[in-house]
Amino acid sequence: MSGTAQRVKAASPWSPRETELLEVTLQLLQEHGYDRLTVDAVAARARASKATVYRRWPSKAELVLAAFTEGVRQVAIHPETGTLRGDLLALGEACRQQATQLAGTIRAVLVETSRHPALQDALQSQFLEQRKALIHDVLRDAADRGEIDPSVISDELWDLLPGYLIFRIVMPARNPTPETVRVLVDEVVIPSLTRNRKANG
Amino acid sequence: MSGTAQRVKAASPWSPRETELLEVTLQLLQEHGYDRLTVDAVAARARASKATVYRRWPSKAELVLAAFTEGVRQVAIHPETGTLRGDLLALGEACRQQATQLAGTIRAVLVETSRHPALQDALQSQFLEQRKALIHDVLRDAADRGEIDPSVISDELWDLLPGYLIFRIVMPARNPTPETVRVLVDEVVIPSLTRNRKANG
Amino acid sequence: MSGTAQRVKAASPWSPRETELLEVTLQLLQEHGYDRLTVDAVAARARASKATVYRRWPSKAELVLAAFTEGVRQVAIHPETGTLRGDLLALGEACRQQATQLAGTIRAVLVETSRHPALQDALQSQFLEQRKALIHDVLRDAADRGEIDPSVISDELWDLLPGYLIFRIVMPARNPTPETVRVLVDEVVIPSLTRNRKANG
Amino acid sequence: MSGTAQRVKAASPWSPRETELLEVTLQLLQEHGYDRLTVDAVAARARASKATVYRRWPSKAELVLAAFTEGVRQVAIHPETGTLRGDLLALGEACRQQATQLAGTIRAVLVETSRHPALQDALQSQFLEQRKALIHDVLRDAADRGEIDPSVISDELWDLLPGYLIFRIVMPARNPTPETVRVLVDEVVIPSLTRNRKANG
DNA sequence: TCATAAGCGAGACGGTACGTCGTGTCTTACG
DNA sequence: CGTAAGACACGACGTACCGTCTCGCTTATGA
Repeated sequence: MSGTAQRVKAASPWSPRETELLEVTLQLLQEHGYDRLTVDAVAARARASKATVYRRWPSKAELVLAAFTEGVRQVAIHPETGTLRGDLLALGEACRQQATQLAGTIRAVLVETSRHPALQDALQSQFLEQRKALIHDVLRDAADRGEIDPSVISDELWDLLPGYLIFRIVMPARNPTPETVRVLVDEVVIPSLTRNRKANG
Repeated sequence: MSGTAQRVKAASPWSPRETELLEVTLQLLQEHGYDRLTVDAVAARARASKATVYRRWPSKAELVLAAFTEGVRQVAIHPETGTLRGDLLALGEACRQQATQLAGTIRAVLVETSRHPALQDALQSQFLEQRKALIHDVLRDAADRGEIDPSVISDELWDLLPGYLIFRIVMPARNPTPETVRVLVDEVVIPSLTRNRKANG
Repeated sequence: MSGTAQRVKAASPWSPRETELLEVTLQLLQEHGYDRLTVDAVAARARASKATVYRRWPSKAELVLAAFTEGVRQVAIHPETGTLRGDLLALGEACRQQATQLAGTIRAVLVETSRHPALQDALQSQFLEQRKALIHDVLRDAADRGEIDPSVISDELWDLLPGYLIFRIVMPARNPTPETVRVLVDEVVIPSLTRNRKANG
Repeated sequence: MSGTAQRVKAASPWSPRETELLEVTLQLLQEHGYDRLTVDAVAARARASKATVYRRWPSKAELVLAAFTEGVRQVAIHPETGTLRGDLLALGEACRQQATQLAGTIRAVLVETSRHPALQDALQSQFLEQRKALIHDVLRDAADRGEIDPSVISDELWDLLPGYLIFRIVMPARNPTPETVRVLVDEVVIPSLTRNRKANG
């Protein structure tokens, strides 16, 4: 069955050494933010050489993106609570927590992607696609249970829930709370997904 | 009357020379993005000296924020189409167009605000509050017309429309189209705002 | 009169700040040798920035050459002892001492000149020409005194005395002594300069 | 008989593979000079691995010195023209040609020897001693023929001829010509070697 | 009419990070 | 076992940018 609780997580494309470098990068990123992070510091803390870093990732930007992607890769799990509302709340809350923690990194990655188109593809394929698959899984399960009409599952707005939350996190002084997630699910996402049923009902 | 089409635009706090510097900054920002923008380049293109720039704005970050604020100052207009849907579409499309043009700048400002809390306040008061007031105007008009229940106007999700659009613009390779705005209004925002009426109706 | 004891020293082409940088460079050069010398160290000891150094001299090589040239500039003095032999001994001994001290620097400069033709010109005009003028002065005085025939003053071998001494210094384990200078003057240079007179005498 | 034209060349201490590496080194040395020469490039052009190079010569410096020594090993021949002047001209011209070709290498070796005393001994024994023996041979033959007084053969200035020529080659923009060699022999070396005879004659 | 000051252009400066490159050591896999 | 291939730590190179500073020149008034 498609909805079985399963890790969507792909095998890590990185060697142990590379994973170590990315972990150090993520650490320093959280500690100091993007531009206080120096490649020298990454190399030093990992007891590596700058050349070793630059051999893998041709710029600080790509290093940070890789670290970010690796950092979020392992949490793309299908919640499987049994109801659409439960799944959406779980998903939203997970997204909120994760993104809150990575706020600085997300901002940094966004800036960098605007410069290097290569990073856009990386972000697209390594991050967004994972999320999209996950949400589609949740919606398909809900359709299987008859909670929603399958026709409301579109490619246009699938990322409304995580997208708006990320906006809120990235926008200073608008940090979302668990209550924000609840309101968003109950008053926006579900009304939108069930708009046809209610008209019919 | 509160709904009259009026420019919310405040008088520019900048002298002509300062405005010129900000325009140059905005230009270069669009051309090269935040980190490729150098204060030297701004000074050079404006035939000014770096000291002249730094006398006004104590850091590159504040310069960019000022340029951004100046760049968006003039477009906060109440659409006044006569229907909620029309107003929302107009607002959304305006936001979409403006933000698309300023994508790089927005990314830059987001990063900078995360570092300098002072910039958060500036962004908050000079940008967000304007938008919030505008949307509340639109919603109040709709309530006055009886299109929606005033109780759905909350402080939690007022920025859903611009927020998600900005997310889409800032996230590479997910640029929204006019159709995106339409779907967002028709299938998300309006269903959310009218969720009670339908249940009642 | 042409033979008056006078400083051949030209005015330094360097500003005080530049002179300071060159002095630091020369110090570190003597302390650590050419390739243990780092531009960072020069900048640090001079409390300057690397950019400040590189603004003047586009590479480490040119910096070192400039320091070397400056280091030897101030010692090009006409000895004026009254006899050809005395002048030559004084000149030779001065050259020997100075070059011994700068041995490492000389070797370094020689290597670098082979790479950058621009350095060749610099070495030529700023160093060799000074020496040539000095030796010609000494020989002309000797001719004036009737010690030698003016016709032996040629452009081909004017640098025999300093040249061979520099060879000896630069060639490891062949460091010249004061006795070397004496023998060189008495048994080579003077016999060569007076070869015609003796044939006549 | 001591004066027979004979190759002083010792059997090469290197295996064919090693000789090949040294030849590549010498090539690259002539092409790019000492610092532009990289051990990686030597290994690459010889289709060898860096480890293979470093197993033989523990540093770039020793590699270059070995290549240099190998490069000059084969030319230490006693000219045997029958006259002192002829021998000196032949010797000087051979030295001039060889050293001109190896100019960059000579500069490189000089720098390196100043750092590693071990290289000094190598240069001393493998290069200078050969030359010294050769010149002493020439002078002894001349003494045997009665051209010079044996007492002028000293250990102090035996290398005047090659030494000054090397100085001229190494000093940029002072490249010696065949005429330089002639003048040096006729106006300096021979007058010096025959200074006593003329005084007596 | 001239002088004294404030603003400006030009750009040097200290500091710091970037990304590159070369050396000499080391490991892995092949023959 | 020696070798080719090449990753690795270390560390210097030369570049770029930020934010501060000093220099003259201009302009705009006050004696």
